[in-house]
Order: sequence, then structure tokens, then C-alpha cells
Amino acid sequence: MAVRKTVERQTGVALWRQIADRIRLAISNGDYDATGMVPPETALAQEFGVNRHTVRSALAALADEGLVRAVQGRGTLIERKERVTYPISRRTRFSQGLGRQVKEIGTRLFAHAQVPASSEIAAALGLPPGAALIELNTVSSGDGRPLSTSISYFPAERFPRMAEEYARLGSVTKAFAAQGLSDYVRASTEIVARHAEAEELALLQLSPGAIVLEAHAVNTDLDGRPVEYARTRFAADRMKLRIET
Amino acid sequence: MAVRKTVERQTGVALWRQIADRIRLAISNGDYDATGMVPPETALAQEFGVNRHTVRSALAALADEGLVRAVQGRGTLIERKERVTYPISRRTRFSQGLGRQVKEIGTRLFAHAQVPASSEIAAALGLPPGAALIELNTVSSGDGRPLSTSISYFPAERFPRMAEEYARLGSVTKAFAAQGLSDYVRASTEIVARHAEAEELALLQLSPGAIVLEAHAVNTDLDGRPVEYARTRFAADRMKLRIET
DNA sequence: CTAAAATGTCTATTGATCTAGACAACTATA
DNA sequence: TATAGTTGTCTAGATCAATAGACATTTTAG
Repeated sequence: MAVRKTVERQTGVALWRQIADRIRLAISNGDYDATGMVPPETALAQEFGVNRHTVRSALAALADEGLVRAVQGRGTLIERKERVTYPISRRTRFSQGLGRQVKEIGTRLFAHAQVPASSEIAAALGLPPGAALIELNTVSSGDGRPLSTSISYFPAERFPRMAEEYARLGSVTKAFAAQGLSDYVRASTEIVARHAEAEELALLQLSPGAIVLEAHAVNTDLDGRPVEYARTRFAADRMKLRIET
Repeated sequence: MAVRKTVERQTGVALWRQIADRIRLAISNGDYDATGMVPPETALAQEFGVNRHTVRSALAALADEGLVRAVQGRGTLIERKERVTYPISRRTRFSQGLGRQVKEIGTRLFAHAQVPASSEIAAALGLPPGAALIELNTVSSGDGRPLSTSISYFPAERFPRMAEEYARLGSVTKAFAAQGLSDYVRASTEIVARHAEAEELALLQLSPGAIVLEAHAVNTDLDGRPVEYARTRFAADRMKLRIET
């Protein structure tokens, strides 16, 4: 007999959303790989102890995300399941790490500006507060699916053409190279998980209630001088972070 | 004028829960440090564009968590706000990293068993599938607040007294030492974020809909032989992970 | 002491979520 | 070609979430 999976009532999270989250997790865990299909609605309803209509709401949400596709008479087919692994190491490069997992990587620079450094970012970059920074706002996707969005800060004095070079080359590594920095390393990374905000839902094409992994990273040149402060938000249900030591 | 913060309707997540999540985040970001209090209910209601009763539901949930305390006539006081930083490096030790941030660290071994290795864990530990493992189930807390729960696996042949030594010493590092392993290092860590399951809600004393950071880690001895596979789930709104490279 | 500002409590109403049941439409297979 | 198994659609009712307003209670400031 199937194990009765628990869902909590009266918690402010609708049952259909809890069930959608559980099914999404089961798909990415490969629980349904044997058939390539989600179990029948009636089976899921019994498993979760809810009405079939509630399960249908959950599956409709997953179909909206493009994760599954219902076919009348046959069942509900799984369209996608992989979680992309993003490696974090001393030599973290966005495109390199994802290279073999997705066919096509897209980066989009949707805004940039010159801004004064906040005290927090100034401290992280070893600059005086208020120092001029180039801010880049980007969204990166793999095979057309948004994976992460970043706000990156670079010292404007040292890398004055950052925005133009990034727009031209589509890569931080190449934009650095074009401005005379041939190599850099990751100094530190801090990670928190939280619910996505409205802007992130839009940029990453997430459904409300989704989770983002937010990483604050500092990159330095080989002399240890900070060259970049980045705040990257990953779509948590599409990504896994791998830390290599 | 206060910025109007967006909440999404008809998403399967109740407005009061979305607002509770936003306020919790604002508290841990230190947004209200100036006063030590949450803004008045009427101000929050206007800020989020909802009825005061909806804000009250959100604050009641936060009060249940012990995060805030409402005092009639005065306002709603913030009781706790810190996020504990958990460092992950080649020499990751649970208690060491938290030492300065919390006064008192508690570890509780609530179950242990000898189990055969699944194919996944066997591969991670470099053992044949089905090899005997000691499984430890623990909950760790800082200053009385649960921070993480772990399921750890150790090769039973090499560390036969793992459960007893851990129960006696309250530390993996010390239990290793008592069995002849004086040093070990972190080989790899993988991190995903997801919604907490029912068991995790209970163990970590979370409210439904909460997020957990799940880390899968392999530790090895200095010769590179795996000695531990651990699946640790952190209460995401109490923790920050810091990766040191 | 008074007034303003804040939280606490109550009632009523509307809309969203969940349950329940019935039946239609479609697919695969014996 | 039946038949079982599956998804699609509809109706009706029960429960939960959110709004709206009024007023009580408590604390703080003047």
C-alpha cells in the first residue's frame, strides 16, 4: 500500500500548492522515472488524503510551469525533471560549470548603472563608502529556462568599461579579460534561502511561493584585491549548488 | 512615503503567510533595528495594501514562532532577529563554527540503527552496496532553538561504536577521535532548498510552509577514504551558510 | 490627567479553497 | 470492439481567508 503523505491544513498554504510542491520534488528526485508519468489523479488523491479536484489544481499548476503535460485517457506525462548543478569553488565560472548540463546558455543584461558604494558593499570590496561602482543586472538561463538573476558591482575606476564589455561579450570572465584582468578567484560565498519576491518571480518566471537561493559572493584578483561583489538569486527548484573544497 | 510592498493574491499562499514571511525577512535583515519594534499594524496594512486583520494574522504567526511579542498599547516588539552563520570549508566542524555565535550548543541523538548502504550512499562512501552502516539521527540547536537535523552514515566495520561514542561525547569529531580517527576533511557538499516536510517541521519546530536548506556532505580521512555521509537539513530562516574557499 | 496611538475583540459579509458526486471524453489493451 | 483506466467538465455545498467597521483596553507622551 502506498504511504500516506502528510499535508497540513490551515497553515496559510493551500493544499493544492503543498501537493504541487511535493510532486515537483518527487519528479526532480526521479521517483517516477520508471514510467515517466505522474501517478493517476485518483491515486495521488488517496496518497495525500484529499479530493481528486485538489490534486487536479496541483497538477494544473505544474502544467503551467511546463513541468508536466496531461493527456486525456493516458495520464500526466513528465516533461522535464533535471535540476542543474551549479559548482562553487575557488575558480567559479558561471558558464563553465553549467557547460555540460545544458545545451545553450543565455545571459541577458537588462540594466546597468554607475552607483555609489553602500557601506556594506564598500566593505566587501575594500573601497571607501561612496566609491563609484558599475552595477550590472543580468538574468541567466539554460536552454531557455531562467536559472538565476544577478546584481553585480565592479569598481568603476578599475573597470570603467564593464557594462559595454559585458554587453558585447556576454561573460564576466571575458569582460574582465578585455580590461586587462586575466584571472580571478572566488574569495567567499554566503548563502541563504527564502521565498521569492515579486521582482524575482517575474525575472525567473517562477510561480508565487517559490524559493530562491541567494548567494553573496566576492571575487578577487590573484593579489587578493576584490574585483566583484555579486548578489545572485537562483531558482531553487531548478538548481543544486555543489561546493568543492 | 512608505513603499507599497507587493503581495500576490490567488496563488495558493494566504496573504497573511506571505506577509509573515516578508516581515520575518525584514527582521532578520535588521530593517527595524532602529526601534526594535515592528511598525504598527495600521502602517503595515497600508504598506502591503491589505486589511489590518490580515496583518494581525501574520503577526500572530510570528508571535507563535517566538519572533515577536505584541504588547497592547505599545506595539509589537522584536524578540529575536539573528541568523546564525554556518561556515562550510575543508575543515567543517559543527560546534566550532557556531561557537562564538550562540552561547550554548545542544545536540540530541534521537535514533540510531545499523542499516545496509543504499546504492547512492554506497557510491558516495566508496563501499559495496549493502555494506553495513551506522545511521545516526540527530537534532542540533543553538541557545535552545533547533537549527538543523541530520541523518549521518558511517562505515560500521571501521567505526563500530559510533552510536555509543556519539551519545557519550555529543560530537562527531570526538566520536571519531575515540575510535582512532584524529582528523578528517570535507570532500564535497551539495545544497538544495525546498519546503520542509512534516517530519522536519516537527523536529525543527518550524511553521508549515517553512524552507529548509538540505546539504549532502561527504567527509574523508586524510588519505581520502570516506568516513561519513551526512544529509543535514537547516532551518533556512535561522541560518546562513558561508562557503570558505 | 488627558489625548493620541497602539493592540485586542467582536460581528457581518464576500470571495477563495476544498469536498463530493456524477458523467463525458479519450486512450490503450485484451 | 468492448472494457478498464485515465483525464475533463459540471454542479452544489462546506470551510477557510480576507475585508470592513465599530469599539474596548492598554501604554505613552504631553
